[in-house]
Amino acid sequence: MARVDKQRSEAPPAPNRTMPPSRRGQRTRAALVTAARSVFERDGFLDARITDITEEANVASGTFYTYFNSKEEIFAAVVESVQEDMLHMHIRERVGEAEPRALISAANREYLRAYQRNARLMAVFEQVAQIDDQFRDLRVKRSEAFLRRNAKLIEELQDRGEADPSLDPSVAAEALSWMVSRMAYAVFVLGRPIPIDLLTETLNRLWLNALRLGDADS
Amino acid sequence: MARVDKQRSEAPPAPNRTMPPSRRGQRTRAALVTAARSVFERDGFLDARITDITEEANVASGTFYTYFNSKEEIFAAVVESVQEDMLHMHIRERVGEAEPRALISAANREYLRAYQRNARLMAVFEQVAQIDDQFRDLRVKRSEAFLRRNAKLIEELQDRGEADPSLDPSVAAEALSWMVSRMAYAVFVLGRPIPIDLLTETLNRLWLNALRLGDADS
Amino acid sequence: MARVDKQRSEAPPAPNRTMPPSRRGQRTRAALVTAARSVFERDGFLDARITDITEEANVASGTFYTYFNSKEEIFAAVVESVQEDMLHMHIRERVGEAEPRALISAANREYLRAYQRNARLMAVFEQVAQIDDQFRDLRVKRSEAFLRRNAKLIEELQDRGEADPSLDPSVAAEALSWMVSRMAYAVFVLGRPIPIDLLTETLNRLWLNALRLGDADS
Amino acid sequence: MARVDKQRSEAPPAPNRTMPPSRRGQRTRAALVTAARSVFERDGFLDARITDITEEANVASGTFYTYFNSKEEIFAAVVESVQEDMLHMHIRERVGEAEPRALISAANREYLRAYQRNARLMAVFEQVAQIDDQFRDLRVKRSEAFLRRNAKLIEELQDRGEADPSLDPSVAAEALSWMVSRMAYAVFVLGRPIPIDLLTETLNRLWLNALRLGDADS
DNA sequence: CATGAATGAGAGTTCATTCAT
DNA sequence: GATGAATGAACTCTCATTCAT
Repeated sequence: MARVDKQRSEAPPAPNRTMPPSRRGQRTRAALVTAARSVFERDGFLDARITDITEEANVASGTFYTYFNSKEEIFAAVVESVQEDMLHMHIRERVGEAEPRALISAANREYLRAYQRNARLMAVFEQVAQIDDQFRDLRVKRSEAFLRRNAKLIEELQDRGEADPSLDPSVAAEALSWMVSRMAYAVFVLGRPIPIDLLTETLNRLWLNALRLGDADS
Repeated sequence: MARVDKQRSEAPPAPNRTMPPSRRGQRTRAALVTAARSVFERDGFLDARITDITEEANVASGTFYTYFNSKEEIFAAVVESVQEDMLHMHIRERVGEAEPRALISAANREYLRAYQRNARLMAVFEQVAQIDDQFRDLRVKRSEAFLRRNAKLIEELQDRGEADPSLDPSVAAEALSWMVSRMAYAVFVLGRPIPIDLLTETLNRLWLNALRLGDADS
Repeated sequence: MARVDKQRSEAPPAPNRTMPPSRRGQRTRAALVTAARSVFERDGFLDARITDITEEANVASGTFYTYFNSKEEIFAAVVESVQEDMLHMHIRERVGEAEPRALISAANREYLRAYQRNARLMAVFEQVAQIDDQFRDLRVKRSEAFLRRNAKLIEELQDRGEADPSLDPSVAAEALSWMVSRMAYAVFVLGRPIPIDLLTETLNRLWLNALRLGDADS
Repeated sequence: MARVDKQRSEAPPAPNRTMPPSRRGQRTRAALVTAARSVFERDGFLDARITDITEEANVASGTFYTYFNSKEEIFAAVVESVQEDMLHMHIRERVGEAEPRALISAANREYLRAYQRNARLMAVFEQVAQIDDQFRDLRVKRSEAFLRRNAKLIEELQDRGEADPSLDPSVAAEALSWMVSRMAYAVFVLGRPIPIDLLTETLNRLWLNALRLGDADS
């Protein structure tokens, strides 16, 4: 069950990432990642200098390269460390075979909350995704599973006659997901002054309406 | 009917910008803007070097500073030069008092087409908006008028009993707009393989459904 | 009697300086010199840009080179134009065979007044003398005649038994002259807060004492 | 008796200056200062390029910025390193309550010798004082203590009836000091051909005469 | 004579990365 | 493993000077 390193494999001369993590080493590495997160959140990705990170972590500048080969690499580590919190999908598992409408609402709510909690870092993540192709791809890949699941859900609902059958499930899932994530960005990063409850409710309703899921109840 | 100057005025500490009316100057400036666009589209904002631009424009490096003070400034000029094409809103005017559903569909279609035409530059614009606060603000400001108009449209439809009255017009307008623009980004920039017609139709339907506009006809 | 150009002759490709000064040309040149003076006084020699001068003179930047080959050259012209005012020596002529003590006092007084009148420019002149060997030499040369005269005066007084015979006339003349000019600099340029009358009187007395000229009266 | 730190403190926005106590760092910094001195003496302040200094010191260009932020800053360090040698004033202490005339003569002699030893650097210092306000002020400040002491000495002599009572002590002290330092400049920097002994003796005599100190003996 | 756009050499400065200690 | 001084490539920006109009 042990997850081991599954980092990009196109870095032959990488002496790090594959070390027997000694006690001390573990601590140093962790300090760097923590420091990096706060530096990235403070300065953004571009303005963050490696020496800022090592300073914040109270280690010598050279130490950085014992654990990472570049700013991108430590950023990846930071992202990874926040991953669990952003893996909003597991609600699905959690909620189980719940009623679809409740399920969608719960997923949106969870997502928005997680986004809010990690807003600063999400802002940086957006920035990096615009700068670095690796991360752009990473983001795409990461959302794919999520999107597929949503598309399947929509398809099922269509089959059951509960959702607008004229919609392409896949495109609709993607569009509605983007809608939610962009609004989260607008509110939590750009500071659009929208109360979170209003935000959540409106997005939920738009989702349900868009699929014509709510037609029955209204 | 003579249109006089209706831009500038937002550049306080700029000794240039005062477009020299000399024939030659106009040509050089235009050459720089054109060159800049192609360099930005090729390399992105960050990797574009000023000398790349001057080289592409076949002028000496110093010439750049006769017209612009920074990469940001010439980028602004590039954006400005594409503005008209992206000002999709005037369809509204064009379409006049058309039927709301047709109007929305037309607006989306126009927007997507314009985005496609200028996809490369839009990609860069997204990038810059993540990097430079000035441009981030610019984008926000630019969309505000557009959003307000959409919100008002939704409100009117609600008043006429044609749209879901439980939606906050302003939030809904913003969410749906983001949905469209992000999908445009996903398809035309990230290369998501979605046929443009399917894209357009799905987005239209989602819009209309989301507002419960189509309920009557369907 | 017309003084003509006696500028450095090591500038073969100099198209200027030797032109039949047309009416218009005279005006333009004069405007440049005037502008240059005010720019030099405002910004100092180093920070003065040639375009500052042409702007101030309301001529195109290229016009500068119709009349001058360099910043140094126009500075020389500026200095020249102030020359008369600084040629304090003629008092000697004016005063004629006056009593030596009165003569010295008058010379000092005149010098200090002239310095005060042109303080800003003198400051720049000091600056340039530190930067440009040509001007350093110019200043040395310019003071030589003056010093020689003073030395001769001292020698005569010694011969007449009115001045300390143990002094080297030449060195003494130079030292005392520097004393006066440096104090002028300290007061009028550096802003040392010494009332001008006190300054004048003290310097006079120091001069006379130093030569033991005043011994008789005291 | 332990002397603790009594310089620094006038460099607010300097991240360097915090002399790293590392052995190697000390050596490199010292090499830079030494190199800087010779470059400044050779080329003057303005023509000295930072790369000239690093080249002369056999370090990479970037190394400069590990220790200094600007040419001005390293120049300050150079000046500081020559300071002791130029602190001619302590003779006063050394000579103690000596006879005033001897004291003045000794001070002048010491000053002239020190000036001669460091003539090249003094020339540059003069240059910089004309260019940079910081150094101009520094020089003024540095001489103030010295002048005050001389003024007090003159005052005491006046009280004892040994010096011309009609002189303003402060102005006289300043004038005579300038006289000496300018002559040092004229001889050791400009190369005025005056034998150093003649120079010293003449200046001494002028000083004493000017105060009418020597009246008794002659 | 005047114009002013174009030129381009050249210097300062940053900071990721290395490596001897 | 940790240190931090040293490295040096890379890029921006200025401004005196030229020259076609």
